[in-house]
Amino acid sequence: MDIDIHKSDFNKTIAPWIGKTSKMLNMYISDVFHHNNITITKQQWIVLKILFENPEGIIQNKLAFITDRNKASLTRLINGMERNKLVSRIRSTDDSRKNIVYNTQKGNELFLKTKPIMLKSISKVQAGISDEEMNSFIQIMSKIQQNLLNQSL
Amino acid sequence: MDIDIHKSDFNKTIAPWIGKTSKMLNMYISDVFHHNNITITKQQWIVLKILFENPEGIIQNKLAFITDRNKASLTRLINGMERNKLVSRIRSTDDSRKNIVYNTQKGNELFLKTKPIMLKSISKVQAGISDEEMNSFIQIMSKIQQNLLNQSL
DNA sequence: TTAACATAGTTGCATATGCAACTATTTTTC
DNA sequence: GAAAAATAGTTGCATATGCAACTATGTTAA
Repeated sequence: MDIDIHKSDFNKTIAPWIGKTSKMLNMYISDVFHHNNITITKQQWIVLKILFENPEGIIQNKLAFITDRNKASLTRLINGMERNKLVSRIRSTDDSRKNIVYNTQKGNELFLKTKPIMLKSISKVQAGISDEEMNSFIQIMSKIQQNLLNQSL
Repeated sequence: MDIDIHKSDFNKTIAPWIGKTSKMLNMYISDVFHHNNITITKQQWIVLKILFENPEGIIQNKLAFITDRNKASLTRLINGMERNKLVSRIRSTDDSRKNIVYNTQKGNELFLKTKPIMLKSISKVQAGISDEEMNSFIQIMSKIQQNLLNQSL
């Protein structure tokens, strides 16, 4: 690997760091799941987590918002999870346009099983990062997110 | 949106920040391209950039490594770009297993057209972030990446 | 030199995702 | 109250991506 990937005007930018780290993180989580014989994806895990914390269920639209994806993508994510009996959809009696999504018992059990694994993995990822650094990091990320929101052309 | 998404043990973690910011960044870039009538994706843009900086061409395998994707994914990315005449593949005469990928003239022209747009966009995203913060940010990201590499189970 | 191994690339199969168009239902407006 | 507008969800079509199996080619070792 002798290619110089740094000869450009894009040197002092942080954007590439974010994308790459995000990708590495995703693959790491995927690895962790695989090595623990857990056959869900990170995306599905996040849904399990949110539904676990909201046993009264969440309307699909809200779930899409919370999980930062559009409703089409959420529909398909939930399709897969429903197929695997991790969640169930129930049409709202108040407003029959709405679907309320719940974890099944299997979903909650799986979440509880994975929770300590995830906590441990996350702490490994954050090893050696001080509280101060953590706060600084979050502050910068917030700024970036704010800039991005302000840009929404 | 009155759902408390923070009632969990995963409060003080930075991982979610990375994923969300990365996603927002991707969508922003996609928006920018769209509003400038540029019909490539961010992934394709990165390939254009790297190939622009390496006019002698790059072997697919290396390109996959540099762009942080596996060779299968790279194959398809290049397929699409070749279809759109942005890059071309040439089988290596030294080792006929290898494909060397180049930007076409169209590819280089498109890169040059998009470059100032990207520089401007990136600077907007980084607005209000001091050099000090920038360095701190990169340092933390490096730590995380190092942790992730060390974890490769 | 030939068999075993290694490397480069492609393809099948899976998930995830966005946009735009669509259906169904509810709310608003006139 | 009926037409128009808004909202919730699904689907078609597109891209991107990983893993594992596969083909083709090149290298190594017996």
